[in-house]
Amino acid sequence: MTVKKKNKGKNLGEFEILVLTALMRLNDQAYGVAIKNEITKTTGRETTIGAIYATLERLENKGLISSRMGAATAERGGRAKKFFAIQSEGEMRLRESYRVLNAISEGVITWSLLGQSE
Amino acid sequence: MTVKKKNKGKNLGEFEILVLTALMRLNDQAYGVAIKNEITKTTGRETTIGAIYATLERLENKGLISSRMGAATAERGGRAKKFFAIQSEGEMRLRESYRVLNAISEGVITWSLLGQSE
DNA sequence: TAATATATTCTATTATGTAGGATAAATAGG
DNA sequence: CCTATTTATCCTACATAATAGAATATATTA
Repeated sequence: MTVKKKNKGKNLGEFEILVLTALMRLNDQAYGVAIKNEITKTTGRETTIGAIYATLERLENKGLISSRMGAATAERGGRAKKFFAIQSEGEMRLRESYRVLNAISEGVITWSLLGQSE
Repeated sequence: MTVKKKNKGKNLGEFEILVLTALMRLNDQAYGVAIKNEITKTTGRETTIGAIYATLERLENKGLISSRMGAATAERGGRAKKFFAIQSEGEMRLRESYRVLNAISEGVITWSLLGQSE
């Protein structure tokens, strides 16, 4: 008998949410380094590139994002970029995560005031 | 030489956010079973009681919440409750997590519409 | 004192998160 | 052409968080 895992692979981790959302922000320009920069720029949170790639690989294995290799741009050398795009399943799961967070925080956390002292 | 861990213990996990926020909602009535029920009631998300307690213990070890034993109430038997309360450090960290999520999602996720089709 | 209700603890295991070095691929300059 | 430089991904190892479900504890009631 296989053990039933109630939430097996159902919920996104906090960092997965961050990466997935950054992917949406970047549209067709989402590749490893850009994702890292976007997260730092918009949230102030420091990450490491290794963490980003590990998460991207896991999300791809779960079928929540897809990837394609980009041609090497002629700027100043450097390896070709690997672009990632969110899949519909990934977007659904992401929205579900935000829905849950919104529901639990309703009445106790005022989102629009978080930057300030509240 | 000790390796520098950039985000060591700095970020809350997704479930930690959920539990911590439920704690705030419940005020002085926050104990294991009530927390589980509150999460299910407000978000629809199923959890297991083991997951709740494991998370509570971790949060307490990190000093983000405190606990006190309640007297056994005279309802219909049963073990005494262990009540949990969020500490100021915990509340700061929780708000920081929400701030980061709010920042990254700004412009791509419309929070107030999440329950609907968007 | 056995059955029942309520609640927490324990034991395992899998999934996520993190760091930092290794490696790869391209260009530019001598 | 061959070496330094730039840009980027991949690899390895380990730490922390999440999850399940059975076991255990404690109180009441009949």
